[in-house]
Amino acid sequence: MATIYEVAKMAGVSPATVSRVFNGIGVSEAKTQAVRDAARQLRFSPNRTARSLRRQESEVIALVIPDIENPYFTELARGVEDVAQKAGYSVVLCNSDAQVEKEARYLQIAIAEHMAGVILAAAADHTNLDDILATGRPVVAVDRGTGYDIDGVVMANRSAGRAATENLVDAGYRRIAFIAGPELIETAQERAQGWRAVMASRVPDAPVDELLRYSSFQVDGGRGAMEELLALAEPPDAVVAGNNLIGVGAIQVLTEHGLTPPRLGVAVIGSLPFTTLSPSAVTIVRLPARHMGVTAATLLLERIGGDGQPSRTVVLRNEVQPATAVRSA
Amino acid sequence: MATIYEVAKMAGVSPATVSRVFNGIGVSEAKTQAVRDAARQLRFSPNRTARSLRRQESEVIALVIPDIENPYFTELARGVEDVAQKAGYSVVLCNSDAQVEKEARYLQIAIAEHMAGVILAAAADHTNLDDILATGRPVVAVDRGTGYDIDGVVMANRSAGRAATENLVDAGYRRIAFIAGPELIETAQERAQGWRAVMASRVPDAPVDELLRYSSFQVDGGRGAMEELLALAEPPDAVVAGNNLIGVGAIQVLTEHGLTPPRLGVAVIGSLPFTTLSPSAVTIVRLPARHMGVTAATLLLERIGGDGQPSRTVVLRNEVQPATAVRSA
DNA sequence: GTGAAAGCGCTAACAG
DNA sequence: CTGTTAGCGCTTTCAC
Repeated sequence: MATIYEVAKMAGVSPATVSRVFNGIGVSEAKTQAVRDAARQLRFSPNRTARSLRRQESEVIALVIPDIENPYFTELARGVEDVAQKAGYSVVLCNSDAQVEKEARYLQIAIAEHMAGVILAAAADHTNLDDILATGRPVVAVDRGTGYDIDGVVMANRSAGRAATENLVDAGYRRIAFIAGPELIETAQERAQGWRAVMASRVPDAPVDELLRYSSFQVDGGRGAMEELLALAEPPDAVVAGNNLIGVGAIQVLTEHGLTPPRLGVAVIGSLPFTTLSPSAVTIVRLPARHMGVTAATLLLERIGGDGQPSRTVVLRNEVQPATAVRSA
Repeated sequence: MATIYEVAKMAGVSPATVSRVFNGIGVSEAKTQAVRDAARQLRFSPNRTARSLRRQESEVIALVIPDIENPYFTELARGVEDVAQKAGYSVVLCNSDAQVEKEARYLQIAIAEHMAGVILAAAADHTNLDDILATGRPVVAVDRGTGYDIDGVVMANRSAGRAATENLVDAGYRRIAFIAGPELIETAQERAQGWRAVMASRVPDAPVDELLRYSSFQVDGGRGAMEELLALAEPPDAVVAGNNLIGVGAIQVLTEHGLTPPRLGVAVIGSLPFTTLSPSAVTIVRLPARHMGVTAATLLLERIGGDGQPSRTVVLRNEVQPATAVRSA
């Protein structure tokens, strides 16, 4: 690749002028044109590595998520990428696989590569951000908090849990189970709290402890928990899935048992983008994942731009899409 | 962050020695230890930007895919990441959105960032790789060819199309439609060819031109094409979906029309990871996407390591998982 | 085995 | 507005 020096020589200017042209700093019309022409001829494109070294900052942001195969997070990634790309930033997608160690490694890389900032959906509740924060690089938390005083974008989880449950109660279900994600993940807890609150007020005699299951935020987690619930002496007549993949797993098991919704009521927190089920059979509490990504990226870019105001947390409201099919039982 | 100079001073050696320790080049036991101790105390981690500038190569590989929201590609990404990560490389996931211009921009970034190599699932058949190849950086094609003489990993597409179709013929279906992806995408064509071959030999009187539909590799594409097919004077009695998302869309439409498989036979090329449908109702021709990612990353790392042998193309066989449910009609 | 020194390509003072 | 110059932090000859 051509360097700034070759362009300078060809255009009859100094390297600094070439740099200025490419950074939008005042240069006379004539020289600007000469530089652009030379650059085009030499197919010059600035060496970002050199620029990053000099500036101590690269035009790359890291997006660290716990599960790249979960459509919720890829939708989030889309939102982040769209915004970043428009601002001239690339996104490094890092899959922490819900492991704190993998996550820590990516955070180290973000430091070593002088990345401009990080958007993080934390793998667990004890992620250590001391190092990255010490570098002054901005970090924005998404989906889950981090315990640090940084910007964040989260879903209205309690409210989502409430909405899903209320919907089921309104439809006439009573023994409503809840399959939560991992016990130590904040979002799982909050959604379960929403469910618990509605149960306490609307179905006070329901055995909530028996009806609450913790699992993983994976299809298999949903499957396992659903099997357990069905094996109960008195199985539930409805279930709230704590996230999209749990919903898929639970519905799979129900289908296998001949209990397709709405025979057994199902509400899912999160979208089922690739479901082949009739959408009217299941209540969906849509979580605006893409919007979360857009918001997080916007906040991050503001911080990268030097915004120093106190940290903000944006809570995104969700949208309920009720099941319209009625129980045939 | 601490630099190599500070570590050197603390350890009482030269910066060069510190560098050598971190690059596994012969340094005496004693000094190695001193350097490691100092590095630990200073929480030193090598500045990758500086290293990349000096070496003219970074430990980053780009993975360019047309749709980050398609589970097929995220599965692929997982495979790539697992291998890359183990070899100390980070992966930048680039979503070209099936647009050649976006793809070109990412390829330019790969050059400007001195990335070590690129794994590319081309957005279209006229991707231009001249620039990136001119830099000497290795590029491995996945899923689709590129028209360049480079390493590649592809699925056995024709065979997948054949297998899917044969399975449906064996199950007694006759008017078997095929919903392909975009007409100018190689994989779409090849899979359709497999279908066409089986139809020609087993159902020679079927009106194949009427039964073949091109669409997009998206849920909506599958929906639209399926609607069209059902609106035919003589609708098909079965359908092969050219990829996973088309399959989802087609099945959604069928469900809405009360034609849940196997009432109308369905075979899908690709997996339905988040389906809530009983797996026995649909024939799945599994495409080993993760394996494709692993293979591609392995090939790429070999090239990065300096392997100069003639270019290779690996064809991955697929695996058929037949529907076991029988038509009730 | 080890150190000194040059330089990767760019940007940011600093002069002019 | 423009050129000169000094590094950013690392690797890599080249001597010793």
